[in-house]
Amino acid sequence: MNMQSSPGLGLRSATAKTSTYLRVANELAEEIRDLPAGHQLPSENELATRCGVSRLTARAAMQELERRFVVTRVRGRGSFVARRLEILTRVGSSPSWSEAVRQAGGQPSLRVLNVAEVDVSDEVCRILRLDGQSTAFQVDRLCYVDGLIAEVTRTWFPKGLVPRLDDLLGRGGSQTVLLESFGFAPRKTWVRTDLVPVPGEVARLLELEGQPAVLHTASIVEDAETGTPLLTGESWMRPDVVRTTVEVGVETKGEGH
Amino acid sequence: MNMQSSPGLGLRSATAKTSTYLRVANELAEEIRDLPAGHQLPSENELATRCGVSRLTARAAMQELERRFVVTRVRGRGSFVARRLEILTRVGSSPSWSEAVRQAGGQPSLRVLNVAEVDVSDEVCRILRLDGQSTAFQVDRLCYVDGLIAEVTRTWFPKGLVPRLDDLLGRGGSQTVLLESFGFAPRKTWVRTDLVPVPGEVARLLELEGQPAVLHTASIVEDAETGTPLLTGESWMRPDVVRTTVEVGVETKGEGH
DNA sequence: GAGTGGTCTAGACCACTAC
DNA sequence: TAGTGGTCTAGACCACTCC
Repeated sequence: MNMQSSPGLGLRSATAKTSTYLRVANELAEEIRDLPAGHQLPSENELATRCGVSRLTARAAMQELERRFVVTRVRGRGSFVARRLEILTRVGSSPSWSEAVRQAGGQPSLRVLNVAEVDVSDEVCRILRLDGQSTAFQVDRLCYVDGLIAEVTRTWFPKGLVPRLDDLLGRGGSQTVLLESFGFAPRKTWVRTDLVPVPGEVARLLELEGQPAVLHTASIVEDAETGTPLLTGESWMRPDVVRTTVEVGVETKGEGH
Repeated sequence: MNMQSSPGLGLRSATAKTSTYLRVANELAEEIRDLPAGHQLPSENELATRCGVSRLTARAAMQELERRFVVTRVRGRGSFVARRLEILTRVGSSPSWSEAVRQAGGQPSLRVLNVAEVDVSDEVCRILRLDGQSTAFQVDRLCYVDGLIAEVTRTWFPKGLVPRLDDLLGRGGSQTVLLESFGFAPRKTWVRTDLVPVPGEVARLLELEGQPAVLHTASIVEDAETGTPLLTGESWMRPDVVRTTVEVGVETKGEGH
């Protein structure tokens, strides 16, 4: 045990309650409080030497700060001050992820993993009002914020919405903008959010070790004018990259009656 | 390195990709898949011996399962199959936490930490329509599921709602039931949810080490008939104890137009 | 090749629970 | 008192990034 966490005899019950790694974590958190996002932090070895603890303890402190979304770590590169983009989700708002990221001050980018016509579940059939048909266009995408993987989405579109839809979807770009260019006014009409351990295949896409908890969201988007269902789908979001706030109810907070 | 993670030469690139602790975690997860909640699991030492790994590796595996909400661990007692109660939050629904827990099959209990008349922020004044007054009753509570700490809440009530309100609130029991007994029909009209690192003081109440991410919720409750604001407040919930699903929009999922 | 974080080992002491 | 999980050490090898 190092000196800093070993107070004089007789004081133990009063002071030495918190563990070393939490003390180191709190010290470091205080130190980096005003540093800009992306600023490089001391390495595990540096921190260990500086605080007179083992590397594992320094590491535990860094991991604690990672859990607090204060620090981001990259193997081979180092540890950095984290940035967590704040995104607000509301029913009735535009479903554009790109726009939400841009509004929050981030640089969005998208990568289409896959476009295919697939058989869909009865539930998706009902939501998209596919009466008769049993297939739809399925699009899997990776969403980035400032080059960091933020979200994986799987979306289903009705086939007859516009001509050559699958081709257009495969080109990437905002799905919302695409729909708007055909005269639709896409709006979220239903949202469901959940904190769940990320499924294995999604974990790989999000480049997560193990299966930590991520924010899972299912949603339905319809045309504001006609109520035509435009798409439905679900997504898994890295909570360390994006802070998603879900807001429900009148905007005026209790004054709308 | 133990035998199980050291495949024959030449096979390394094909197989030995995942780390030992994840392999142990996945094995154990498979093993306990059908065990009932509360069932005791092998200790770290047992698991280490059985899998031929060090205790730290066995421990890392257990912690991974804890992150997946599959395992609960108690110092001095052991590791157990976790139970994560599913609770649905919707605008317009009854705000009773006790009722939600009971519906999900859990045993709710409450502990009032504190009742006091306090100065409140301008925002709370506006929400509760306190025009003129600047104080309200503040109630801090701990909410339990089957004896496990699940949630910390801080709630503000307007003073004039019913006579001797502070006294009644201090006795514990469901706040919703109390309001209903006075003829009110409390309904959530506004909810905002967020995943944030738990503040230090709340962490102590929730008996969490460090400051891991918890579900933070702010809400407003009004009378269904008159729109009278009945309470507002915020809460912090342990995601390992409760799986909170927030649902927004028409129940029929796109058929309500 | 030097430095980073990720994993793993063997061994130790501690606080806590249960008997 | 025995067993549990929580913390800590010293040392090691690895995969990865950057130069």
